[in-house]
Amino acid sequence: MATSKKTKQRDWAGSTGSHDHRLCIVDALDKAAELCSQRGARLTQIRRRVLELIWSSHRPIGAYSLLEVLKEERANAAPPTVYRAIDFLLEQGLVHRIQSQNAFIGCPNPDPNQPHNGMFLICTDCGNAVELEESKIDRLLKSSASNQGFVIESRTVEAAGLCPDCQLN
Amino acid sequence: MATSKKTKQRDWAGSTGSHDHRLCIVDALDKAAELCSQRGARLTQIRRRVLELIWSSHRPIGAYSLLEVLKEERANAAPPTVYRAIDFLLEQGLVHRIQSQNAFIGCPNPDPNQPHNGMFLICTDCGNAVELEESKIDRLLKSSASNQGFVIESRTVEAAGLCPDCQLN
DNA sequence: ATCACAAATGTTATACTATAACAATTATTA
DNA sequence: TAATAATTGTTATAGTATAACATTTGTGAT
Ligand SMILES: [Zn+2]
Ligand SMILES: [Zn+2]
Ligand SMILES: [Zn+2]
Ligand SMILES: [Zn+2]
Repeated sequence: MATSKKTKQRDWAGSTGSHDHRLCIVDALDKAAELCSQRGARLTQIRRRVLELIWSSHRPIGAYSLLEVLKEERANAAPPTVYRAIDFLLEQGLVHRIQSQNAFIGCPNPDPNQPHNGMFLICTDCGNAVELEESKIDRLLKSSASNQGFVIESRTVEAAGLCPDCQLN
Repeated sequence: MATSKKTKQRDWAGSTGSHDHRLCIVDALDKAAELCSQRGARLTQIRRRVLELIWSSHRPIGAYSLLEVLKEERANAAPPTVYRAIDFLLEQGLVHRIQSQNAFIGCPNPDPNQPHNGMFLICTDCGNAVELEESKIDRLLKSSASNQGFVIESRTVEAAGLCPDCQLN
């Protein structure tokens, strides 16, 4: 039979259909405003807008894609415009860099104290990415490094594959 | 007292002093030749030389650094020359890409059957990197992904920090 | 050996990603 | 309001990677 039967273990947060993404955006911008205010960091118009653009989907987005959109609203936008905004957002832990794509994605759970490195599942088909919360993996990595006398300060974990939605096709 | 007392848990394979690196290079080239021969893949002069250059240290090296050296020996070397060689070596699983540095490093243990993704500890001070063998982390990642219905096909794991040598300074 | 074909390399140009450097503007605070 | 710091504007350039097509080299068949 052709009936599509989804057997999801858990909602895939990257799926477009599974939630009202406008809420993701509003929520992210609210959190950002509060965090910045607490820290005395200035979430300027440009920075806020870039964050909003990054949150426009659950797909990592590149600096020059952001620039294209920004240019329509702000004639004098240039690479430094967007890179500075990204740098700020990265420093504040509001977005993460996806190393395997030279792209950026919003952090759904910015740490109020200090920024963290995200761990990501990235769909090679639809491009959506979700951030994992797996302290176990971090602990394992740390202990494995420590066996060699190595002290980890930051890390990149990015897994590529097929999200539940895209496995159906 | 100023005596340097090292308390190493295990030899840090990235350390220059801890071993005769010429053996690493010879060994890597031998393995590569054998693997390619088994597969009917052609380890040409350029490809072999690029592999050798990548193995010239335990530091990830960028394509354009390789090109600089290559140009001294081969006047008409150009970006495609080195990128094609790198592509071949990546396909054969003889080298890995370090995403966080846009650079490449030799695989000390190329899989005879199919290439694997490496997991790396990378020293932010001396630049040396070593590949971890941690199937536990892979299993954890896979199971964590599977909780969300996500199937991993490849992954990037890169940890930055201080190697045992550089912690002494 | 010679031909036909495929693989590898040569060559030029260009796309994409990121930062340097300095000027102008805007916000903060003394 | 003047001094200072932070942000943004502007131009140029560095660094990474690939497209496209020509040429050469290797391989197997005749
Ligand atoms: Zn959403
Ligand atoms: Zn997908
Ligand atoms: Zn070595
Ligand atoms: Zn080191």
